[in-house]
Order: sequence, then structure tokens, then C-alpha cells
Amino acid sequence: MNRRDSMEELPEQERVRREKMEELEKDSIDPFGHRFDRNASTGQLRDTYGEHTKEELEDEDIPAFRIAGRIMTKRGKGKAGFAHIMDETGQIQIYVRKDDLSEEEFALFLQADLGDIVGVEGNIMRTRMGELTLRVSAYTHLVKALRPLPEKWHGLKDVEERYRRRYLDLLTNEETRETFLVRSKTIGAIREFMKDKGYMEVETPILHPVIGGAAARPFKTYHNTLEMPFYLRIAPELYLKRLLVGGFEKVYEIGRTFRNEGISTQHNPEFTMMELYEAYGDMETMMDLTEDMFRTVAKKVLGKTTVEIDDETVIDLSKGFARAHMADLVKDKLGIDFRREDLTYEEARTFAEEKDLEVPGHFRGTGHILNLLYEHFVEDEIVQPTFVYGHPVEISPLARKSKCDPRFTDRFEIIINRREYGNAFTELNNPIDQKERFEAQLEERNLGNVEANEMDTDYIEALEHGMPPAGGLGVGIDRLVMLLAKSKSIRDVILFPHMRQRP
RNA sequence: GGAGGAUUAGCUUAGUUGGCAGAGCACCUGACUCUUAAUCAGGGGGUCAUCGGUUCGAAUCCGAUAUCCUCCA
Repeated sequence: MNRRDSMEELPEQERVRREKMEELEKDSIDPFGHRFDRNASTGQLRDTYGEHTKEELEDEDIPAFRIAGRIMTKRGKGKAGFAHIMDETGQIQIYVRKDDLSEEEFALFLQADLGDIVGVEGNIMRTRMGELTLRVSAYTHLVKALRPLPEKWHGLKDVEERYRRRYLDLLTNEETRETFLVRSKTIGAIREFMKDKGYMEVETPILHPVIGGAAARPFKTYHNTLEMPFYLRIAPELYLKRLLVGGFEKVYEIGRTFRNEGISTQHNPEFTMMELYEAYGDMETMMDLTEDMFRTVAKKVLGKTTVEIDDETVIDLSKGFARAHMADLVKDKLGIDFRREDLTYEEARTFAEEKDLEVPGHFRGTGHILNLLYEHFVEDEIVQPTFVYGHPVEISPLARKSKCDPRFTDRFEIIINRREYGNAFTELNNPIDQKERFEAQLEERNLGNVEANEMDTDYIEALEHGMPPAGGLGVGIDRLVMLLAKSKSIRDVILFPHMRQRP
């Protein structure tokens, strides 16, 4: 198929734009041009001259400015015209007059389409209607857009297209740009906070030979030269704690983590999490740190410590977060006391089944049932920031047992607006106990729990060298961004969320 | 995995009871040197997601498939 044949199959608008591209080439203008040295951004012009009056801007001492950007609107007026040029900082109007430009330059402007990228030089002015405008004295074509932009008024609305072609979403929807600005600021604020607290940022492997550190199904991959399978990490935990053994005392990592599970408004197969570990700390150290971090980050990103989710819900991060034992919450809600010494597994299971809950085959302890009841009946009702602590040992293979009752651990989850944002505990540093926990996990795996940890003998060996007592915390960064950006779906805070390949 | 919903031009969308597929933006031609969702006059652009069925006749009714969204496990 030659070029002309393929041209004829294109939609009219794309054909026209390709013809314009060829016109540019004929005039020796590169349709996909080169470097353009700017001396201002549209944002700088607004910041500097946004308050100036029409008369003040007529001052001849104000220099000419060179800006570049994409044409977003265009209004021809015969021998003159207006357009809005968008760069990263926003838009500004340009005013193009035939008698200010060479014939070639003005022809270029007339031929320009929405979406083209141009560079212009001119003087700042205010129009009769009062809009800050650059009156163009030099016009350069930079890049021809071969496809039209989405609708200028409504932008790109189709949800699927917004995710698949995020660049168009960013180009036409201001809220999308805002969301990802919030994301960037959030991660920046966290790093700043961690630095202030004396933590060191580290990077540990993403390819793991053994699965562990969380309850999740992994992605599998293969290294050719080593001739061995790897998992994409489901958590960096076990490597970070090796660093405590190695003598680093306050470490954290922010990075991509992968879980081979369902996709939903709360789950993307790859997501960003932060984990931190502090030697000589414990669960309560982590509670204080979590509170401090969430409050500090919100303040820095939003300028305040409240988040208005909707008309009825305002999350308040300024007050001390509530702290409640999981068993107490379940007892208050359902009447069953999991702290009772004589509570049997049979009794607990029957209780859950009477509540119409399905009890999986790998459940063996009352703790499994407690967690099931908690997740099903309690978690959904917690709105204001709350540390739910005392998770049962069965579901906490890496957390230290509580001194007062070894059926529970010194572990908490931070719940805000019915969702888990973080998970922390006093780290288990007893290698003997840790080995038993891994063995219990293997047993669960044999009973059908595909999310169970594997035995990590290398990690046990590290613990045998002595890991200082420590507190550790993991925070879901995407969810934190969702909270601060008030996004309902995780896909709205991930630039390119995973989707099925288009047929 | 289950339930419900969506899919019409590049984009945003209307389409009644089954009876010629419409509009706005964008695009093309013409007019217009302070417009701003520019305006005015004219024009082009559709495999109504795909496949099959019912029917004299299907964007519309039925079935399957695909993709996305929401909720549930």
C-alpha cells in the first residue's frame, strides 16, 4: 500500500493535517521542529503581570517574552486572530496581527490547528476585555499535531479513554493535572518528613527468590542467566529488616510493589508503598510516627489537616487518632469476646457461620475468625482515623506476640474512612518464633491459602545474628494520595493504570 | 467469579412506539485587524462496539462476544 492509498483511508481531519504537514515540508519548515529558547512560562507572565492595568503594560521598558506551548483555542478574525497557548503552568492568550508579522509567519498561524505546538515572541498587553495577552511579533511553528484534540469545552470525558490515553486527559482536564500534582507533592512531603526524622532512604530488590512480607499472590518471572524463577515483590519487608540486622537503625523505602490479584477501585496490580523500620522502637513508636506523618503531609500538601470527603464526612487528622483493640471492637459490635481464655475454635467458627460468613478451609485458630468478623462487620464503620491494634497471631506471621496475651500481636492497622492506609507492628526478632510462624504459614499453604508466606531460611539466618527490637510501618501511597486528592478510584491516582489490551 | 450499567462522527452527545441517523465542538470554503465556548454564510465527515437472530423494515427488540464502569465475593 503506498502513502496516498493509506492517506485516503484516514479520517478527514487527519488527512487534512497530514496535507498541512506536507505543505510545511514544501516550505522547508520541519513539521516536527527543534529547540526553542523560551524566556518565560505562561505562569510567570500571569504571576508577574496578572495585576497590572492595561496602561501599566504599555510601559516600553517591559521586555518582549518568548513562550512556547500547544494551541488550545483559536479564533480567526480575518487579518488578525487570537489563540490560547498552553504550557505546563497553564494557558495564556496570544494576539496575532497580520501587520505585526511577515507574510509567511501570518500564513503559518492561519494554517495552524488546535493541538499544534508553537513558539511565539511578543509584548505583554491587556485586551479591551481585560485579558492578559501576548501580542505576537514573531511566530514559529514547532510541531504539527496529526490528530485533533478532544472537545475544547468538555474535554475528554470517556473514562476508558482517559486511562488509556492519559496524555489527552492531562491536556484537557485540569482536575487530572491537579491530582497528579497532589501525588507528586505527597511523595515529596513524605521524603521530607522522613529526612527530618533522621531516616535513610534505601532501595532493596524487586525480584525476590522467596515470597514473603505480606499475604498476597505474586507475579512470577524468570532470570535467564541465573536460570532461576523470581517473584515480583509483594512487600520489601524482609529485606529492610535485614538492614536493621546490618546496623542501619532508621530506614525506609518508597517503591513499586506487585500483587497478582483482582483489579478494583482500591487495587491496581502494581502500586506504590512505603515501608519504614526503626530500631529500638515498637508499635507505639509507629502509632506516634504515623499520626505525625499523616498530619504533616496533609498540612504540606493541602495546607490544612482536614479532608472534606463529601457533605457528611470530614476527616480530621489534627486530633489524636483513636486507638482500639480489635477484639474489643468486635465484642462491642457483636457481643462475642475473643479475649476469653476458654473460647474454642469450634465456638468461634459456629458464631461466624451463624452470621452467614463463609469460613475458608485453611482457618485453624480463633484469630482467623476474629479477623474475619472484624473485616466484615467493624472495619466498614470506622470513619475518623483509628488505630485498630492487637491483630491475632495467625494472620500476623512477622509481628511480635503481645506480652499480656500471646494469641494477639503488637500490630495495628490505621483505618480512615473505612479503608486501611497502613499496617505496622513491633517486629518479631526472635528467630525461633519466626521459624515456627513460617512453618504455620506453610501449613496454611498446604491447606489451600494461596496468599501464605513461604519459608525464608535466609531471613531466619539473618535474625539469628540478632535484629534489634524494632517498630515497622507500611503505608499505601496510592491510597494516601486518593485521600488527599479525594479520588474515588485508585486508577485516578495512577498515571497509567493497567487495563486489558484493546482488542 | 457473580449482578447491574455503558458503547452512536476525531471529541461531547440527542435519538420518543421498531419507520430517511441529528446536533455542538473540531475540520473544509468564504467574510471579518481587541476576539474569547468569537460571529455570520455554505460544505464534508457514520460498519450506531462486533457477530448472529426476530421483522416487510433494527441504533432501537432478543442472544452471544469484546471493552470499560459500579457493586458484590
